[in-house]
Amino acid sequence: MRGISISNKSNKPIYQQLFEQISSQILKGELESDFNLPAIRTAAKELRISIITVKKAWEKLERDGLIYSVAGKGCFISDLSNNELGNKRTNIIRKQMLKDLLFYKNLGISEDEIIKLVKELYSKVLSC
Amino acid sequence: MRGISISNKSNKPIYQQLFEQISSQILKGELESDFNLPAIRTAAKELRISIITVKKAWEKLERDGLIYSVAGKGCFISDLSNNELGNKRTNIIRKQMLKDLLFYKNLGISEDEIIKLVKELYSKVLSC
Amino acid sequence: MRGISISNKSNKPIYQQLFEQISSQILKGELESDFNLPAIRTAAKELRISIITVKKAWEKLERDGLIYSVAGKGCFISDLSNNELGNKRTNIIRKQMLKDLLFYKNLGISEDEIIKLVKELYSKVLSC
Amino acid sequence: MRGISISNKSNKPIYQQLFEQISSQILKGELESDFNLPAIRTAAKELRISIITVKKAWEKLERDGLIYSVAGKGCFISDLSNNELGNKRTNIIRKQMLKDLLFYKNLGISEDEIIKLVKELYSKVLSC
DNA sequence: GTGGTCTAGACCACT
DNA sequence: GTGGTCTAGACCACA
Repeated sequence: MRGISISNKSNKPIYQQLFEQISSQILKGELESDFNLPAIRTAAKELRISIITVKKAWEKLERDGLIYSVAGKGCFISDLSNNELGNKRTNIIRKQMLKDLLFYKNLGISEDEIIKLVKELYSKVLSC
Repeated sequence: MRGISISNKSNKPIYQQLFEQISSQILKGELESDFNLPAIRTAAKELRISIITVKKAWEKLERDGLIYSVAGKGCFISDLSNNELGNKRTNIIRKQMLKDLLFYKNLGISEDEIIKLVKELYSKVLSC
Repeated sequence: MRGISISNKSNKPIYQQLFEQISSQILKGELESDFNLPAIRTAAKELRISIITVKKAWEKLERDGLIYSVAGKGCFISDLSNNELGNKRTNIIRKQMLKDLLFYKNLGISEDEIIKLVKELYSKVLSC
Repeated sequence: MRGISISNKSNKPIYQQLFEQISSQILKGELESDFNLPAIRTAAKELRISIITVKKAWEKLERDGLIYSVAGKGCFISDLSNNELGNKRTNIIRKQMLKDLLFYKNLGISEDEIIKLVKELYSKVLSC
């Protein structure tokens, strides 16, 4: 479970944090296709969270077509072509961006103001 | 209650929707300072939600210093100087922007890509 | 109504603010005995508050023996000897001090710490 | 719920009493960080007050950063460094002290008089 | 009339 | 089990 960190103090539910971080890794191409995801029990133990919580995250990943599960064998990263990967990624991003822009627009912020802020703050954000 | 719309279907709690919309109106300077907010009971009736739910939103507004309430008289818009207003607004925006940029950065999106998307999508968003 | 200022934004009820300020003036000997308090209607008009609110403050002052009212003539400052004045003042102060010290003691603050703070902060307080 | 006592007769609202007593315990370092606060329902039952009233106190504690709550798991004491704890404590105390000193100054009491009273009365106060 | 507080009881998502 | 949200209905102090 490289690069996964769970925080109890976050407002986001744990299964959501797990889902977001793994799907982000997949979409960035950091996980090879047909590679094994850790077994639910293993992941739960390692991250010190409930099995049910891990299962919920895995289910969400499967529902989004990012992984597939084989009974008795485990879960695997889906074999997406670069095209499909790109599409999924783009969809997620655009959907989120529309939500974000709505928030800013409702506060009366102009396009220019937003771009200025992006330029100012982007480098200050520590991705994790 | 001009321009307030509540949706039961939203993921956001009702009190949060109410809080966001009113605080946005205040931060945009659409509501005069020291002017009356509708009485809790009136607002509740008008929006067809519980008194308690309205009160929760009002409490959040008061906690943020955007309104003040006087028992027996009502609730009023705080008289913030333009400076204070601007500061509050800026703080809220920057805080949100940092959160948003973290999300994009975690998906491996570059600064340029974000700006491109902002330019493409900003005009398509309908503020409300 | 010299030196009286009422704030809507205070947590204290208005009648309480009025009571405290007038009783403080009396206890400090700033108002001569047997002198007229302003008529309720006058005070209410001047301070732009409700007659009922003024009446409540006057009643509290009378209950504490600081003023007396004569039907048809008005309200007057009680004729307290210096002794009585001193006693009333001392009682009020000691009662308040015990309450305050309880608060500090419950936070684990020592006598020395309190005295240090009093020395540091006393001059910074603007009495009004 | 060690050392918590609620009085219906007090002028202070119940949730406020609860808030003050628990925050005092936290600020005094009597509760270990990341340790469980009792569940809302448990505390309510034990203290024989409404769940809502307990929740209100817990919310106030969370707003002040003294505890954090995790849905489905419970509420926990924030792990403040000694520095942060000290700062929070100092801020609360100074704020209260300024309020108290204003009261005394308005009655015309000198710094020396206050200190004399503190010395006389401090030991007579029973902290609880 | 107003807001402030307290109550009981319900449903939900999360663990 | 937990906390988060929403509900209806009550009493109080204040203006």
